Amino acid sequence: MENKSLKQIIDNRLEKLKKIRELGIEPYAYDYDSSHHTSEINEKLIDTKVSLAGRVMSLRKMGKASFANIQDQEGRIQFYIARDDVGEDNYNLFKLTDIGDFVGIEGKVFKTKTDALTIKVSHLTILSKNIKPIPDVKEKDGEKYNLVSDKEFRYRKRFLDLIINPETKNNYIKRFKIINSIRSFLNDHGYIEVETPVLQPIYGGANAKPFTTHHNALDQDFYLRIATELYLKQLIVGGFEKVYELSKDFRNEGIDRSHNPEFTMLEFYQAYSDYNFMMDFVEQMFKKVVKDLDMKKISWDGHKIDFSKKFARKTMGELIKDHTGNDIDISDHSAVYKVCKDLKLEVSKKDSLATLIDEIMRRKVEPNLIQPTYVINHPVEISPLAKVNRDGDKDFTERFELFIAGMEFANGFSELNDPIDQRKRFEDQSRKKDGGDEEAFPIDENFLEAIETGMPPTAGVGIGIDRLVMLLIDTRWIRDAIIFPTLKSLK
RNA sequence: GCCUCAGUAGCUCAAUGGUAGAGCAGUGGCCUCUUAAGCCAUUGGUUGUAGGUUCGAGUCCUUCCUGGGGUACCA
Repeated sequence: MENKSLKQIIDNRLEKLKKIRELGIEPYAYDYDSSHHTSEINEKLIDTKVSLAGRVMSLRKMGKASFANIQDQEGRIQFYIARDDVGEDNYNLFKLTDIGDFVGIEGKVFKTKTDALTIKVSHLTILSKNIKPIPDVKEKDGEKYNLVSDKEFRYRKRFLDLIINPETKNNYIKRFKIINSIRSFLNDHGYIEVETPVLQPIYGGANAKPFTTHHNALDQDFYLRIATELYLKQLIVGGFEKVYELSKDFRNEGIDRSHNPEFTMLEFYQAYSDYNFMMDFVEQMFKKVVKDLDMKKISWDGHKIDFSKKFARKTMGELIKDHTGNDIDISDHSAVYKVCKDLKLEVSKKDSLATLIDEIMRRKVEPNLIQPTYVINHPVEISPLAKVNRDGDKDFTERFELFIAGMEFANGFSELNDPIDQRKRFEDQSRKKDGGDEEAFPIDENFLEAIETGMPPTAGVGIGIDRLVMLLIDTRWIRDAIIFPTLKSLK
């Protein structure tokens, strides 16, 4: 509830609202035809009559004439309004204008004595009266004063954040362009966009804890999807050869700088392809996005990222050697265990080989993968939906993860299409789940039946869209990439 | 989850354990080239919540709430 100070302001504005109506004017208009946006006003338009619509952001009233600033989607511009220009009635209406009101102005472009491009108003229209005041941010020489410093405020009241910090919009405009670029890339390569269920009777396709919900009429629990993989592959079984989905996925896990419970994932699958093809394809996609956004240089959190070279491809063994100096056979449990101990990692001799390798990768390798690098051939134990290597060690798979600036951006593999092997992998997951692994997924008979029906050789990839946006808007906070991040409700 | 810091007027910030204050916004007045407009006057507070210590708490202690920053798990 608002207290007295705020109530006073609101009461005041309600009073003004009443006065405007008494003047026979509707303070909440139905439309307004504007000829320009603020960004289009330039010196060439001096003496031209223009009309603009936007929000009043500052007021400098001087009796019978005033200056004010109006803000629209594109920016801000000053306008000048004088009683002698607009007439007594219209000026009286202006006097009832507050910071935060939407107005339409028409008038000629001119320059003030101080060379400021300004609209000399000949008529002002009230479009929407502000009732609840916006924080008044002052600005001088590009520096802002009284800026709302509270991040919580900015996330909870994103509409105010966008008003006060209009540059915030740029992040989401960029997000839109990134998604557009990806979509057109896939469409141009003959991909079909599909939509699979958010509500799933059984979850899978990733290792994560799901959200649970209930359908009343069916009297059945459903899970919010943690991935789209198992459905998309059923479409490949059904005869689609190239499919993708841009999906909101949900994972019931912690919230931090780089995790939001609902996030946007791109998954795509292409029949008759393997992971080698997909690595090239993803590389092309990333380079196209960067090009479409016209980003010559990319820096993230102080790191300069070079997108001009071919992305490196390295096995875990090679990377462990490069980053820890230990040249070992990563199929050898005791050798890997010794490296963990030498690196002072918290591991137990009982840990599986895959866990030990993962630990080294996570602690010592991945954070240092700054330039685009494909980590390839993951242990089969942590890759339950990937095919094993066609040559070499069958404990490792044809899988890749793309790392940039220490973050994972893509995860793909030659999809497992051997139904016998796939069933065995599901059974392993199921055992892990029974053993208390909350992130292991249950057996999905429907999916297995599809694989038994026959899935062509296929390669698939998942890309975390929010992460990609973070990279390209240069932020360490996923909340800057997600316009309405998940927050705890206030009690 | 754990550790840690923070929360005072609509906004930005003050206030040795001793009367809660300023600027902006708001309101009233003056003002036809201002731009963090200016000048004069003025309204506005259950100091996040609930307890405790004390003659006295915004300040010290405890609880809870919300958030920030770390850290663990996960994309």
